[in-house]
Amino acid sequence: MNIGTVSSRSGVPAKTIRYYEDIGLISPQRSTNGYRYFEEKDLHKLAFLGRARTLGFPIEECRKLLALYEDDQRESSKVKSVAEEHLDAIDAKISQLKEMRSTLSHLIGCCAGNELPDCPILENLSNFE
Amino acid sequence: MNIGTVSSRSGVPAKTIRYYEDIGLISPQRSTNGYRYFEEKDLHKLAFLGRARTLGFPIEECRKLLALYEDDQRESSKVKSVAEEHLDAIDAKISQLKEMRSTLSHLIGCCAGNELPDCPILENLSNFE
DNA sequence: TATGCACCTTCCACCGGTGGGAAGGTAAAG
DNA sequence: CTTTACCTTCCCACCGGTGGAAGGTGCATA
Repeated sequence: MNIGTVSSRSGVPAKTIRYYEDIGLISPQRSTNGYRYFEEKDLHKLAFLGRARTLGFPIEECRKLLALYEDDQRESSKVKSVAEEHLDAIDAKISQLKEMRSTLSHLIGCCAGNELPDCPILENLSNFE
Repeated sequence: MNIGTVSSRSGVPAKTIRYYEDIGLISPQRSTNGYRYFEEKDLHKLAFLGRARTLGFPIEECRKLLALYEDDQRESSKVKSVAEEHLDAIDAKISQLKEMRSTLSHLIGCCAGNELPDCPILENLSNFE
């Protein structure tokens, strides 16, 4: 099948598929006219990648996961440790965002939000040292 | 003062300060030798920007906030609405991350993490349609 | 057969927000 | 006078794509 078909079937945009080929995540064959030709296996790999990206795995971790996926001899501990590292990264991001959220919502609660210039939000931001 | 001084006093890296000048967030003067020359006011603006970035405001919102900060006639409602929009964006990111976190930690819990190839994490990722 | 349209190709540029480093000018200290 | 610590501009790289231009291909329709 051509890139358009595999794109709509996998949910991965055609541009992204070409990019994944560029960085060596997939290597589809070529038809005589130069068009990329995808087999069922490529489709599954792309769907796998799409799903892994949805879970927030960065590209390089997707590459590792894909290699493990393709390897019948893998040890599930390898997969698990990749996933656990990513979970830690997610947790770090969440707590950073929560910290921002907490400060910001406090400031918002302090701000009258009227036609006057006084504003605790700006005061906080300009609070120097 | 020169860029090094204003950098260490504001906590904003010199590289970032030059970038902020490029995109028009600040416009320091120049000494006769071509060095950027920063006044106290620039220092405060940079500290303001650094603090706003810490709270996760994207550059364009920082620009708006800086304009409001500089405007004596501002209405605090304007500031508040910028902050509220950003809070919504933060909340959206948090809930997206929490969703990832939830799926991922469930899968991790299901994975034996041993020397065998069977892995619910990979199974889930390869689950096509 | 000609035309149009949808699809495909490559290439280049851009996003945010820096970071790294090269190549060169300048100021101050030893 | 030399060293070193700054400063300057410039360009490349990162992540994970996205947008668009310019041009080739395949198929249906008039």
